[in-house]
Amino acid sequence: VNEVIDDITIHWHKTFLNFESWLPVNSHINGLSRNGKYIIIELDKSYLVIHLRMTGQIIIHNSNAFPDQHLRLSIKMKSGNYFNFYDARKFGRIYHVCDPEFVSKKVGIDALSDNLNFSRFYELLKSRKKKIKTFLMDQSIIAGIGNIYADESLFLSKIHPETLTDLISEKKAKMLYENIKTILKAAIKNMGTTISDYKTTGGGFGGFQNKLQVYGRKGLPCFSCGSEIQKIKLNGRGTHFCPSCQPENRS
DNA sequence: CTAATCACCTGAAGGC
DNA sequence: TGCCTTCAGGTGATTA
Repeated sequence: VNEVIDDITIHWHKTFLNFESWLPVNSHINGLSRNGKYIIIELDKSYLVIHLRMTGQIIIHNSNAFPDQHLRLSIKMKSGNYFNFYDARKFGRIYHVCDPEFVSKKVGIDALSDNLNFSRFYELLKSRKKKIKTFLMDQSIIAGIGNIYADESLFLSKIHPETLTDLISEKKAKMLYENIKTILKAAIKNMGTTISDYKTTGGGFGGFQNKLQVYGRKGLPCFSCGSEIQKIKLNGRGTHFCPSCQPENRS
């Protein structure tokens, strides 16, 4: 915040979706926010909206001496600092838009929003019938819960990932609601989860990978009961759970 | 409407 | 060592 953009260099064209006919050079960075998995940089007349997808990294350098083969976009600031976007798999996106509602039109309510109280959560949960993990992963309903945090939240709540939403009791739903908030806040406090690529803006690793209870622990003993953690495929995504702590269809 | 599958990409890891 | 397959923090388009 308070930096001024001097120049933007695009190294991989598909990373940058410029919905405007101009580049925000000479613009101030007035604020930063987040909605779901989108990072929003507030400029003078527009916004840069960033989604890291699988392997995106935002790293701030005080010189541009660190370009590597995965550098996709670089913003040079008047101060001499560089905002670099690296992305091995090229899935990440940076949008340049003027519409302040650009992100909120795409996603549902942010999981950590104060407006998502329990009654609203429960209402959403009961508004459609689908597997609970599918529900949690649907960014158009509740935004910000990814594959790792969905598995972790369900484990803490002792809910099987394939449980249908209409079979979840109000008591279980309350636990899940609280655990989602707890997990997300803890992950943020620990600076994120570095499985392989995630880096903080300083270039460091996150810390939450050391606190995971089920994600990536296939075949290892459950920390709570000692049973072997199972891994299944759900909606094409690896899904980890403890068959003993999270029995099927029990609410 | 939902669910399943593929497409987008690269690199690491495992099997043989 | 080397080749081939599978898998990965996600989403969006297409198909069923």
